[in-house]
Amino acid sequence: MSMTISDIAKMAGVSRATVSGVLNNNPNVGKKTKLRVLAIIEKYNYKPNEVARALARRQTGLIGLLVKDISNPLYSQIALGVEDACGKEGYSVIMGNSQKDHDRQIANIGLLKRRRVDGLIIFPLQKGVDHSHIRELKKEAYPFVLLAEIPGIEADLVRADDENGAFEATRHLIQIGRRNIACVTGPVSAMASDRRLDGYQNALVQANIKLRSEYVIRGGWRYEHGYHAGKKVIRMKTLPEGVLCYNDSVAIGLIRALVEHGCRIPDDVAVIGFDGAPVTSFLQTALTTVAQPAQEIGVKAAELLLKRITNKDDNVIPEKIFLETKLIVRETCGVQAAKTHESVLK
Amino acid sequence: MSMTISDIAKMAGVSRATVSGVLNNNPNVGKKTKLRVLAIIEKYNYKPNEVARALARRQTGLIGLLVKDISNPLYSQIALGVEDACGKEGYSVIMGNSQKDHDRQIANIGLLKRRRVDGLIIFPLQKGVDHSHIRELKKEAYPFVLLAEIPGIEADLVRADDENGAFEATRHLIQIGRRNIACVTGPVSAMASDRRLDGYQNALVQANIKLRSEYVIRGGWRYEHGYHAGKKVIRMKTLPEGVLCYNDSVAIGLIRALVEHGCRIPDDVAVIGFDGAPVTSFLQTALTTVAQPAQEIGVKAAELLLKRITNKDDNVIPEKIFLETKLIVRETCGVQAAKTHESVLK
DNA sequence: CTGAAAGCGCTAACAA
DNA sequence: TTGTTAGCGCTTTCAG
Repeated sequence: MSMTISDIAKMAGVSRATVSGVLNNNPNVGKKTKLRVLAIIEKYNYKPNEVARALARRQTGLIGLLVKDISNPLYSQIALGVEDACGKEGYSVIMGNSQKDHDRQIANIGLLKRRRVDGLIIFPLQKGVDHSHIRELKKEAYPFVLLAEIPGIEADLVRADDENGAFEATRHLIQIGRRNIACVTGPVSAMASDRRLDGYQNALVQANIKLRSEYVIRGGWRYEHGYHAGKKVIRMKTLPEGVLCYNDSVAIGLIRALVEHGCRIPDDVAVIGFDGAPVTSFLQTALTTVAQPAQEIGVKAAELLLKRITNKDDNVIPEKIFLETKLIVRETCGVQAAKTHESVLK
Repeated sequence: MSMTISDIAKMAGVSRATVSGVLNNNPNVGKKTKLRVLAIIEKYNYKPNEVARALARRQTGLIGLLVKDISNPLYSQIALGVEDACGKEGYSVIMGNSQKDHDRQIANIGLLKRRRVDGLIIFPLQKGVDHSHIRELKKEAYPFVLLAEIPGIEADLVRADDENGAFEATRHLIQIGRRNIACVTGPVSAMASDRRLDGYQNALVQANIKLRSEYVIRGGWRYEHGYHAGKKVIRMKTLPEGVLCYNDSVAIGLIRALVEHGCRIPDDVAVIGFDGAPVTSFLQTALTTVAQPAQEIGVKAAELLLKRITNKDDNVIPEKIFLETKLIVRETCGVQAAKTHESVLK
């Protein structure tokens, strides 16, 4: 197979320890020997075996990223941020899709632990399921960062401030004169879903608008879910004048359903999505959306995790990082096409 | 730290070798001892250290996936397929985003090799750049599968049949009576871009339609690129009656630009995208698209790679797998809304 | 069927 | 400054 440290040591006429010193930039290796060793390494294009290093050092330089579905644009943006921040520090990331399957997430965590990843970034599945595997991580002081709260578990966390995002979005609908405002929630299992619902309700309350339960529609996270929610909206006795959706996909599906029934956006119904997916500004009716800094979430999570890995102080207080969302107002809330168009170009 | 095989051996009153045998389902371990060892393993919840195993076995159970940008829906779908197929066989996947940066892809390959991943799945960057790192992989007989051809390198490959996809799409435009048909190409560096252009041109030639170079617009792969291409289309002396786009994002951006200028889709211009992104069926004017079996590409690539890893015969002839695309005709080609709508629901 | 011994390729005290 | 000596935790002949 390929060269080993012993080969290099032999050729350079030094011990393996010395070569190891050179490899790790150990300051107490003579300048001359270092140069000589380096030359040999270069000449034979020797590359240290990271597996062996990992075993000896008891750290792999690997971090695990567990999300539900990497094909969800939000998660893939987060993954990008994670990978970027990790790559800068020489860490590689192993991904694990749990495909919405709780058992699979548990199995994945087990595998990654056996692989001795130095830490984990986890988007926990559903509320109301058994989270003892996460609790166990905590007990073992295995470094990890969550991307969503788990009730009853105090741990490092990075996420967007959903509630405020939904609040501001709803307030904006009110400001442009809408009063009958509906909300399409996400999956019941998602904590973000509840928080956004809270933000929506708080905004209504603050504006003295009565909450109407028929305006809260259980949705989901995909286009289809939005489409079906749209069908429900159509059938309402009084059509809402504004709808806040769980995410952009839901908003897009919803708009499709409304438009199919001759509903005009935004004249009849104003619509707001969530996430800030790139596509939103290029839709035929550009979508107003609450943008989340997805990539930054990934970066921050990775940085926090690497910090935990590096200073392995036990018993630090968990850090909770909430990143601001940003309301981007576009045509589905009445902005002129020309204006969107400008923003598209810049 | 955690338990080791020695601990288990001690507690079970056997040697480490025996425990190892149990762990690996080695047939010649007595049933009784096996059960006893298993009980101890269970009791102490012992999990073997995969790093140590990897070192001893000279295989990590890791495979590397190198794509340009995991946040591109097409790649994330592929990644999903790869992860799925690998997971089934107990392999984990390390991802590496090259961010369109060639040096970074090279560095990533280097790192993954040092980490001793058992194989690589690579979406090679650009044509016309130096591919000696890939050539080196081949020389070393390091298992890898490509997701796009590299001129001059014979290697295992899995990709969609772009040319035929573009051909059929163009033919469809002709069949619905369009003759002035434009083509928005992808990035010049992408091989798929050329192949799709070929398919487009072949279809025109077959229908005895003169190729007009002004109808070939250099585009890109993102919404913005499509938007700008749309602006160019608008300025043409004779507006094309149909446009084949490099991918769905480009098509969406293009449509936005056309619609901004009062162009009616599909009455004035019919549009076809490529990839089959989920969003396409939910757009206000549902997009006709050439769907690629992205996830299947990932699965097939992983399966092929694992096959190579397993039967390490040297000198096998490279396998080239081309997966069929599927034209999904929708409103941007004149299908009635009601019809799309049905397909949306199913 | 089980155990002893050697080794995977590298790091890390500790001596020299 | 360099080399010696032990491992890291597991697998794998090869005897017994």
